[in-house]
Amino acid sequence: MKESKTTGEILREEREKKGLLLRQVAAMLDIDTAILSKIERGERKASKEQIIKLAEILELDEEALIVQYLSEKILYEIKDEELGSKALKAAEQQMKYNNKNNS
Amino acid sequence: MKESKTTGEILREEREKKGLLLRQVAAMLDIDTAILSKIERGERKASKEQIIKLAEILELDEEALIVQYLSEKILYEIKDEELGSKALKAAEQQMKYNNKNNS
DNA sequence: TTATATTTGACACTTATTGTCAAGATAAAT
DNA sequence: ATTTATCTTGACAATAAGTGTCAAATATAA
Repeated sequence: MKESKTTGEILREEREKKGLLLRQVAAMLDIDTAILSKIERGERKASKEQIIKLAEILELDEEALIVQYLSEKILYEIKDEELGSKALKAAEQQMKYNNKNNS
Repeated sequence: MKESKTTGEILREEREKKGLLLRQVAAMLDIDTAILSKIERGERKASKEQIIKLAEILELDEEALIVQYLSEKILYEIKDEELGSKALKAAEQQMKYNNKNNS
């Protein structure tokens, strides 16, 4: 079974691997400890700026983390939708089409 | 060249085909004419409830319209993102994975 | 226990969303 | 060309969602 981690889980794991405290990382992000705690547990979403800073602080691949973050954002958007899967496919098709015909 | 219409364009076309006025359709949706005008021109987004009502009023295929609407919502979310395409693919993978392992 | 770290929830502030309203622009019809 | 109906625009209001602080409660470690 392939593993699948949330952004929050990744962030927490890496922070702990580096022996950093919530307090310390939160300070670097210039936010309260409480928010980072919530981000790591998936109770709140990080902003893109925070994700970029976190990639740097935790020495994670920035592109991969952003993709993970955006993917989660997209899935959140359609989480209660029966037609979510179809909508995703339609969005991909649409995106391909737009790229082909970008003025 | 394949055609590609926005939700708004579809709604306007069908409304005009039926010879309905903005005023009339807006009344059925219980909103001001101004909002429907903006929805049709893509200046504002409709709510899901409005989309469902519009499918009924304009006798459009509800599922198709919802898929179109959600797809647009997803694309809006990543419209300024370089990694949007990768994020979409990641979201699809993630969704497949979740479906396989839904408890 | 005492100290340190994390979590929780109440609250405040800011930004987005969703709507109304009235005035302005467009188009059609005399 | 003036009237009449439709549609568009922008200013504003109300509400909802997002983003943060703070302090008290809980958990973890010494």
